[in-house]
Amino acid sequence: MFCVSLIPIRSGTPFGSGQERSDAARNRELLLCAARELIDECGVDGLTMDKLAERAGVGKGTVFRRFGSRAGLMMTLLSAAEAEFQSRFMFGPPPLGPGAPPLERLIAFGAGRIGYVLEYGDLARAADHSPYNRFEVPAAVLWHRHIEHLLRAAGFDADPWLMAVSLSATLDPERLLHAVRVHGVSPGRLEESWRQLVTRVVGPAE
Amino acid sequence: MFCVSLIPIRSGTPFGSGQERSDAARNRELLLCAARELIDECGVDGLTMDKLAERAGVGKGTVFRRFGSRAGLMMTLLSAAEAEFQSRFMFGPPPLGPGAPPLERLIAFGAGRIGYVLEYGDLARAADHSPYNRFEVPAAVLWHRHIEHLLRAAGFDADPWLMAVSLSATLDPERLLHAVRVHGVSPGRLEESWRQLVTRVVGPAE
DNA sequence: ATAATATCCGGACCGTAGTCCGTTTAGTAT
DNA sequence: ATACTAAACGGACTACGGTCCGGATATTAT
Repeated sequence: MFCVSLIPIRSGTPFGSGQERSDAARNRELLLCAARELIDECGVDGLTMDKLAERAGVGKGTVFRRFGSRAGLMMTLLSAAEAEFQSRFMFGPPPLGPGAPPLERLIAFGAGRIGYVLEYGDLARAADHSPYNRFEVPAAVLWHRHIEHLLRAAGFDADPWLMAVSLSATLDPERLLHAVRVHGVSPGRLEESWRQLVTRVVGPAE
Repeated sequence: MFCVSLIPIRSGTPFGSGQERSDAARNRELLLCAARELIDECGVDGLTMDKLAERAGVGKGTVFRRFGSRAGLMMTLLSAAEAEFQSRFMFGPPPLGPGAPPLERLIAFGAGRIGYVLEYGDLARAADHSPYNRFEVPAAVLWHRHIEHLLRAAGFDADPWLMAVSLSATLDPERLLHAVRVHGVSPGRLEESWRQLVTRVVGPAE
């Protein structure tokens, strides 16, 4: 029924064409390593592409050739965590993975996502900052499809696609971080509110 | 019970301190006029602060002194429409204004906001692009409080504040515009999905 | 009219993301 | 080994948002 191309996360090569040249691979590692160092030292927002290039000892052009944009770099840095989260909600044990009732999977998905955002918050936000098409990034498309699928499975028949958009909006990193950091909302409170939301949405027919 | 300072929209003066000097007022008008021209010619995204300054015949510093930032300029350009929308949902006729049952007011609020976003979309998006605190802008705070208030009035007792955050996220200009422009979703479909959402959220206790 | 002062003005300047293109180099075929 | 080519490299360059501060100007008090 759903046949997704598994974990379509960018790994640093602009397009998946043939093998990467050895110097390119070496520079990619240098850059990722330097990026992690810089983030440790200056925070995500303190990482600039110039500093990164200098730290890695490569030209600026090389940085953009490898990652396309700052957002692309951030996505690459997130890819391991992202892949792990994806495999958990697609293939892992219930209630997040298959096997549990759809509503429980939805609730667990929100909780998982909230935890993910709280852990990798700034990175996720920076990765989202792709001026356009931030909703078309493979990971975002996959989450959306997952939510839509669970809505359907739970018997929600009224425009599950659009409702999945709304529910995704609730889990947007920028808003979650804002609630937590500026308003001191606890993770538990976020999870409970999400549970209320999806329970009521899925629950009764009109 | 709710005592909001009515329509706290910025009008172009950095802070509401005493009178504006006459040359400042003149330049503000020149700038707003030039901004509208440029938007007509190049679209919202084509308006740059340099072009604006040149077109208005003032220095760049003046632009930032008047509006603080690009986002601030966009907010000023929106302020008339914003004030009109605010007064409609706060004081206008039902179902948007007071008098109708809370759920109907919520539904009408979403519809109104969707219409607003579709009309002033790019402007609203550009106004939101304030790198941080985009949720603390007076207008956003007012919408949020309004939704929260309607939730409470409709008997929603489980964390109305946070639920209002989620519902606001659904009405985010960036997402709405994306749905409409990239995926061809019709306004009517947006309104119907919003209706479903708030009806179910407000509807039954758990 | 004159002086005093708070406000405003202009545009050079800065940091940053992203582009461009002439040069270098890794891989490959001979 | 040598020549060839596609890929990668580097860093100067552009565009843009935003800041700064010495100089100009409107306003008010005298």
